[in-house]
Amino acid sequence: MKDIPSRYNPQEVEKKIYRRWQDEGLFGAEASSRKKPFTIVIPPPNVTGILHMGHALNNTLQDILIRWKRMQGFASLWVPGTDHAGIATQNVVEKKLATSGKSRDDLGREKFIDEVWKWREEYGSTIIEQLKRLGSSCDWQRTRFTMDEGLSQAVLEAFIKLHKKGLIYRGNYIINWCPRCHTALSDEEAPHVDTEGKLYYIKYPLKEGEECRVKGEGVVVATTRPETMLGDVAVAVNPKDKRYKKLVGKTLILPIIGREIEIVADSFVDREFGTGAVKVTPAHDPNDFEMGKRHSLDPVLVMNSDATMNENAGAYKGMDRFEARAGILKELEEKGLLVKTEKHQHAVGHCYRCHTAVEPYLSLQWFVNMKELAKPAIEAVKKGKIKFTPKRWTKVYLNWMENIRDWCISRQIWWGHRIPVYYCEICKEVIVAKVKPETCPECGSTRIRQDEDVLDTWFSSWLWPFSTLGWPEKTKDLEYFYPTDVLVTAPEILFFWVARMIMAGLEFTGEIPFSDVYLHGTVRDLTGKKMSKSLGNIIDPLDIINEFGADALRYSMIVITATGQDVFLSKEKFEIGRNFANKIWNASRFVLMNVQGLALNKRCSRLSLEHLADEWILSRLNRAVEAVTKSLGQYRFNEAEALVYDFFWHDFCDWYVEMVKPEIAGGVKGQVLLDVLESSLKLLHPFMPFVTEAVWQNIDERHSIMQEAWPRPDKKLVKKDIEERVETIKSIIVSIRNIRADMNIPHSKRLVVYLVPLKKASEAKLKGGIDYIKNLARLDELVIDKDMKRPEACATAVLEDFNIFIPLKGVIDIDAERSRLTKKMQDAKAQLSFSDRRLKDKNFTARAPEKIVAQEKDKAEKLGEQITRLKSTLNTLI
RNA sequence: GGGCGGUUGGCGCAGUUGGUUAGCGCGUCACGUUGACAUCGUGAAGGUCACUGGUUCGAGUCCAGUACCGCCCACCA
Repeated sequence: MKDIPSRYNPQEVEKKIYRRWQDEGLFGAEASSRKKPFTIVIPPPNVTGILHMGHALNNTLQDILIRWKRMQGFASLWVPGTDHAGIATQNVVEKKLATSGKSRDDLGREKFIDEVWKWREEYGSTIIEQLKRLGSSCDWQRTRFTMDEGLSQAVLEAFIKLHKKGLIYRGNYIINWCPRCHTALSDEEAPHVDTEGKLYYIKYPLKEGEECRVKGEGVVVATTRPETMLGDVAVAVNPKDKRYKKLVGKTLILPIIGREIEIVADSFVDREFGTGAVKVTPAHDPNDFEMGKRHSLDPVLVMNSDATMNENAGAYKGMDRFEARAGILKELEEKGLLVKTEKHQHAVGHCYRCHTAVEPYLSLQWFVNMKELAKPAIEAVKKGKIKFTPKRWTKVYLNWMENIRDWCISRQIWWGHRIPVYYCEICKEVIVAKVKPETCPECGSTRIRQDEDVLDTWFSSWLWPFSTLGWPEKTKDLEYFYPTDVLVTAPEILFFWVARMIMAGLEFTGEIPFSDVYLHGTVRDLTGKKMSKSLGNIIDPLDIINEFGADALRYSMIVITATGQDVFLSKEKFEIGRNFANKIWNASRFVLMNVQGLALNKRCSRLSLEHLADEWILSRLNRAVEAVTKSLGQYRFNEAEALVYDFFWHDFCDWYVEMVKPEIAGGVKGQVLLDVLESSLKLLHPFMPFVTEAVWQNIDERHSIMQEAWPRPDKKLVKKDIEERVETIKSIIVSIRNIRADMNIPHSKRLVVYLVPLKKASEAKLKGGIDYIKNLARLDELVIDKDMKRPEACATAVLEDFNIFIPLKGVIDIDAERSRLTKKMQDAKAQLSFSDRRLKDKNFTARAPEKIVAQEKDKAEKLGEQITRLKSTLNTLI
């Protein structure tokens, strides 16, 4: 034991310990188990991902729950895996190809997909390895990937089922189009960003011969995207708008293009905004699309899929959308049709992958009708079958679900689950099937081609809780581990993922996918910005693990994260965890050096408790066990950590170990010391798995601490009276230490302390504690005397139960001390009067910076307080 | 436009159903190296709990409103 180093060195032990856990198969859980199941599925990180602090927080929380439940005797299963992240991964591989001057079109679809798989083989397990560094106790045997065979089957099954039910349809609608990624996006994938734009007022002249009363000879419309005017098919005004009443039905000439367009009345138009007249562009705006339908106007598409202008754009054909915008504005200005330009703040959708401004764009896409699916998912939450923590997210969820819109699920990319729809090129029959049919069931033709599009990545993720357990097969795993227990994730993907999983679970398995959703906060830097690569404010978890250790990362991260609150991180915060790990290490080292040969795992309650300290620490321990367990059950992780920390550091190390040290020095082996250490290690293990295991190996090298049972509180050992007695003793010790510090009493001097009991019951409170007082306050003699009168030159303290007298004659040189204090007081007074003079000096107060003046005031105030204190101390010396 | 979160000692934050003296970590100051730990120990200083009003015997905690900071959602061109 003596060769245990005095510093905990995480780098030395972590990998070794992790390997041992894995080798012994301690992370696995079996469906045949007689235990109760406890299941969590990991929010699958993107296969392109590298571990960031958000992952660190998310996975630490899950690991805490999984390890805790495992120790509690559950078949605790944590299913890991990664997400194929369609667009993100395709972008990464395309970028890589670009470095060798190639595009995906150069390779063609099949070869490109091969490249992506190669990329995945090479880099796809990066994040998995990083999760292991964190200590995550996932059942790695079950690692899944959203594109693997089983999950692909689940995707097909889900698509076909929904299609059969009529909940999947294909149609021409306005969707969010990312011109850079070249694909449609769902509404959730195109978050609005406030953008400083411009509002252009453009005059559309009336057709010759048409009568006009508005500003000469035309109608002025306002738009933020002038280039789309080329696709205008009408101008709309509010039917109640008197200004335009007579113009409804008249014809305008669309500038540049020269198309004749009608003025229509539509109550959608807001009379207050702009000029009250709106250009109608059904192919490039969702509202206009609806209006176009209402007025039977055919859309005119003016852009290609890469946001260049198409053949309908006349002279602007081939230009990029922004280039065309500039050109069109110039032309309008030249023709005197650009009436004015205003600054305009508006929200513009941006691609969540590449941040390009999306283009509302008319195209043929696949959709899921969500209204039906939402109903039971709303019910499940309303009825409390699924609970959100913190509760406030319930409302956010319900609000979104109650206003849910159809989900655009087709993507015009190559990496992903290809849509299982086939078209007969002869008779145009549409066939939905798991595998490509040989012949067309209608006409028998063999000319059959598959839909080119792939499904939204989230179409596979929404099946994750059950597809990873084998669905659509009826597996044992599915039966045993599903529904899962808790989903731990960030609120950012509440709509993307959580809500959709609930819908999918209820639709496809008839059950809720999980009963609890714990939503943790977002990791931000100290200025409140979200940590992200582009902002360059990243703290890399692996750097922290390398420098401070995984336990330090885990502990610090959790203890500073209040339930559901955002986390503001800086590197220094990890010192908390590092210091604590070291404290655990050293306290254990001390215990182990002194308890050799004692029995392990003895039940504390069976021991004869002869010592006050033993009874006390067991009372505190059992209180802590109960509180920590309760907090974990409520997902109050930071509270649970703070509780173990306080117990271990303050109760156990600061007081208990110090109380029993003299006995140990006298050769007494501390069974309770060892027992409490063991229980503490178990309580700490879910939070700090590595250091607790490292210590445990010194206690019992044959078994992992992971196999130990989570402590149960023994209420019989919680003793309020004992705790109160020790509180009294502690307060006496603290008072004496206070005086010692105040009076500068050297430890070398013989110190006698008199305790004068103030109440009848006071003396009894000292029972069994006198030695603790003598040792911890480092006294030579303790006299208890209820008739004691205050001696001369004596320091005093008054407590609830006792007066404390400490005669100072012979202990300190009273005269010297008095003159030291007097001198100190004089110094303080001198400084104060200097300060006062300065503050009264108008030259100073008027000219010095405010900050300096404030500092001076502060200083003066503090000096005043110091003088008061010195005075009272001097009084005790009389 | 709608919804949500935050405001507590110099800094970063806890504070569960309203209940004695409002806690913790860092930082500051003083002392300390007695064989677990200086990644430590002992002690000290430091707070009108954003503001206004209300409910209550009692409010950091509940209610109403105000201010500032932040987030999410939203098809006014």
